[in-house]
Amino acid sequence: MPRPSRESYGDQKPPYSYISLTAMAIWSSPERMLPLSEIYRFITDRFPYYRRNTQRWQNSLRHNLSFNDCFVKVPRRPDRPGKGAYWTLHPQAFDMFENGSLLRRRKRFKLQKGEKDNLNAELAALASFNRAFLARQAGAPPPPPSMPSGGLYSPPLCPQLSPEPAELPEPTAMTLLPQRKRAFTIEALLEPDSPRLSPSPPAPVLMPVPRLELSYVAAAQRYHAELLAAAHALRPCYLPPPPLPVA
DNA sequence: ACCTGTTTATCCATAC
DNA sequence: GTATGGATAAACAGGT
Repeated sequence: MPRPSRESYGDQKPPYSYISLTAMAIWSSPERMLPLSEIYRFITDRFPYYRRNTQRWQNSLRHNLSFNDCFVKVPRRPDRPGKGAYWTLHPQAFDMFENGSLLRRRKRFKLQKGEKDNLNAELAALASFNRAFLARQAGAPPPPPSMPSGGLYSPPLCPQLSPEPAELPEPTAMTLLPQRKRAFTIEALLEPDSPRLSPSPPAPVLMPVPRLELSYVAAAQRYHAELLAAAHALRPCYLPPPPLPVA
């Protein structure tokens, strides 16, 4: 069987699952997070096969995003309005493909109940924070954002009051470094012609990229730091509410 | 209206 | 053979 063309596999279906394709798209972005439309675009730009039957595969892709814990939906920043949220990869999901197959993972990445609850609480808090931010921008009184203690928005968060202007939140599910060795690398994924990626027989997708996890964390932290900076620019020390001056 | 996101169900392929 | 993962379809809700 002739080898597929280097970049796109032509009209052949690429040997990647939707999870792989989505991970590639996310990892190809500078911030390691993309809105759905950009994920679509990455895939159709790179793989002509997916320029047809878009309804079918896009439905599948959305299903995968929602269904798999490895994908995390991050609310949009209030200063970046648009349709849909951003999608990123859970930092603990890096070794999903460590058996080398991009079609079938060794094991589905599944968060434990508590982990999932924590993450959802933080993301809900982020969304709530964004709503409050927008409400304030619109001149309406902001609803009290529900911030879980120990979450992303626990004090000290005011950049002005912190010794470091860009002081970052406590480590959370979103910002913790993965503990184990990672084998799922975007550099490897983005090399479709690499021999180590040939799906049959499965070869390990091992290409050491030591700073990869740090890149992810840096992007996530930058995102949150920028969000807080934006909130701060609007009203200093938005969180927590400033104490009323004692008369 | 269209897009985004969630959920359920079913079928098939692959791993164990 | 069974369990699990992936692809697909479809219904539905909510947002822009």
